[in-house]
Amino acid sequence: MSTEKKPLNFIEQIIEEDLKNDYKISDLKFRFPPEPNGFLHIGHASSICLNFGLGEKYKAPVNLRFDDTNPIKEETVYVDSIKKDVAWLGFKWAEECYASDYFEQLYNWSVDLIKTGDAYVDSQTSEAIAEQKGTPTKPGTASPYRSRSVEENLSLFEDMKNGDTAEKAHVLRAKIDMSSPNMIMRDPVMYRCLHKAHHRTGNDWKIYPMYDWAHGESDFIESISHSFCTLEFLPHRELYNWFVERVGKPEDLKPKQREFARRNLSHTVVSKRKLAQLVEKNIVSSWDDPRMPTISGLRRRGYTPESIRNFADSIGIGKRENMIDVAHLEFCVRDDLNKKAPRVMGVLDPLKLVITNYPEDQTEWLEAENNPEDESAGSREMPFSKELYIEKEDFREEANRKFFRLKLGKEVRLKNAYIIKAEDVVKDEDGNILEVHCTYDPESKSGSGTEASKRKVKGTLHWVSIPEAVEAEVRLYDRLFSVEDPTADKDKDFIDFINPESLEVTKAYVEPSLKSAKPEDKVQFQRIGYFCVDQDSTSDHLVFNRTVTLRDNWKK
RNA sequence: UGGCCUAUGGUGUAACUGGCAACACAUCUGGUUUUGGUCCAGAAGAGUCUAGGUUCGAGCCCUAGUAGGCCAACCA
Repeated sequence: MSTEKKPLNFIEQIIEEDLKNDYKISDLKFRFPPEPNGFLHIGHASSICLNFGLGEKYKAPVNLRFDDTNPIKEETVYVDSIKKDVAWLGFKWAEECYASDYFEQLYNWSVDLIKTGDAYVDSQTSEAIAEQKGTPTKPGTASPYRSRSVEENLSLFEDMKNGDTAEKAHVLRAKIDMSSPNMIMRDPVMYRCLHKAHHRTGNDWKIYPMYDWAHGESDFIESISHSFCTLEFLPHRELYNWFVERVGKPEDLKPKQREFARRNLSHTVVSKRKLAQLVEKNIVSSWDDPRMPTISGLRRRGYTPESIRNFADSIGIGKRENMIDVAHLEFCVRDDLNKKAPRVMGVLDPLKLVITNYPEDQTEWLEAENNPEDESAGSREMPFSKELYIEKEDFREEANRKFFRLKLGKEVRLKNAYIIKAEDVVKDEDGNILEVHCTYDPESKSGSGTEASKRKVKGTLHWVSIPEAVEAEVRLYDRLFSVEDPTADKDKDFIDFINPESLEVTKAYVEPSLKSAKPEDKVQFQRIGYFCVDQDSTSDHLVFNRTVTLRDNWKK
């Protein structure tokens, strides 16, 4: 495709190596296997982009597989949100699969394993089993039930399956090696008895397979060639291979598990448990609160799928501990929105500006470019009148020459309009500035081509005409945590590092063209930042979420 | 008294598998600009965890350390 040879990450190198050896390109098949017990977050986005990205690169199918082996924690609502998020990111899965679809097959294979002496029913408490497991430095000891006869195992397993035994009474274990240096290999549990209804299989099953038993076999059933997971599963690889070798025919292509490092993002947390706490403790409003690093939160915040995919691609994939600066994520949205978001004007902290030499009841409709980065975005008209709002921080009675804004006796350009000169201020008895009075140069109208319009002035301000201004609610979001890694301090709870200013709600005045803005519309309030219309927004009550500020080089 | 993984500018990844370290973000300078945005030009910043070894030559290979991470759920 592209002539430039982009360096391959280590995962791609593994695939290229396999392709050179015993794999055909048509053998390639991947999967994204979320457990439907929570919402997807930015960390998952990396995994999604890795797997589906590989699918696009090699034109290989990628399955969306729900790893639904634990009915206690899993629910259909999560299935739905996961599907929505993956689709929103712009990926198409080949098949929608469920580990639960394979329960029957898994059961039959387990019976085979019992028959070959590779599995047995243990009837001890989980405490006793844990006790016998040993420690990383001490080998485990065998269960007294380890040498049960095949017949007894078969019969007990049958009882378990039928729900004739109590939960916790028995488990099925693989018979491997109680003294393995890899603790995962010390006779891992394959099945537990759980008399719970499953979101898809209902009450059909009284036993449910454990992750290790279900995952690799699901990969095998779907002919997945490469099964990518995070680093903490590395010790599971040995078991993954052990199971997969015992299933199917020797000549079958067996899936390969390979591991990569999960991504950590600065100034936030990326763990389902911690994110759940933020919701439960009402620190954020919901899972899709725009401050949450969930896909749904980022979407509501105004992030685009392209920006997230570009982020995932640009941070690459590795095997070491990492902490990615959220500034990089912010760069990615700005980069995308700069090309896409229409420019509009809105004043967040208004200061009344009166143009003393402008006709009393006149309203002019001035042309304004929608996006200087995109010719095809066209233009719109916005009203100009005698009384305007400008940003309070854009005016000072006096300031040094580094202040490129309005000060008494000096000129400034009103974006898309005229050059004005501040003449006077009106204050209340406490000295607060209530109004700024200025004069305008009628010859300086933007785009008029006159000599006056071409004059260079120190600064350009955004503004909005008071009579036509539309009131809107603006939610100014900032980083959720005030430190890079809120989990770093072992003596403190991560909640202690919440940024108290992560949300500021304020009232703004925006230009009238925004009246028809719809949820998820994205705009750039010029000189301020990128904003996204919130789902709470209505035509009577506009609500904008700040996605990210503009990059600001002005140092005070 | 274990096994496994990892170690490259502030951050994240590269380095044609042995030929004196590159890209992006962040930072700092200039220039352009009717957004202190964008864009353009440029700068600074690592000698690749340490110590040995192999080699004409090591970030890449070997050995030993050191540091960090993972592994003892009827979770995934």
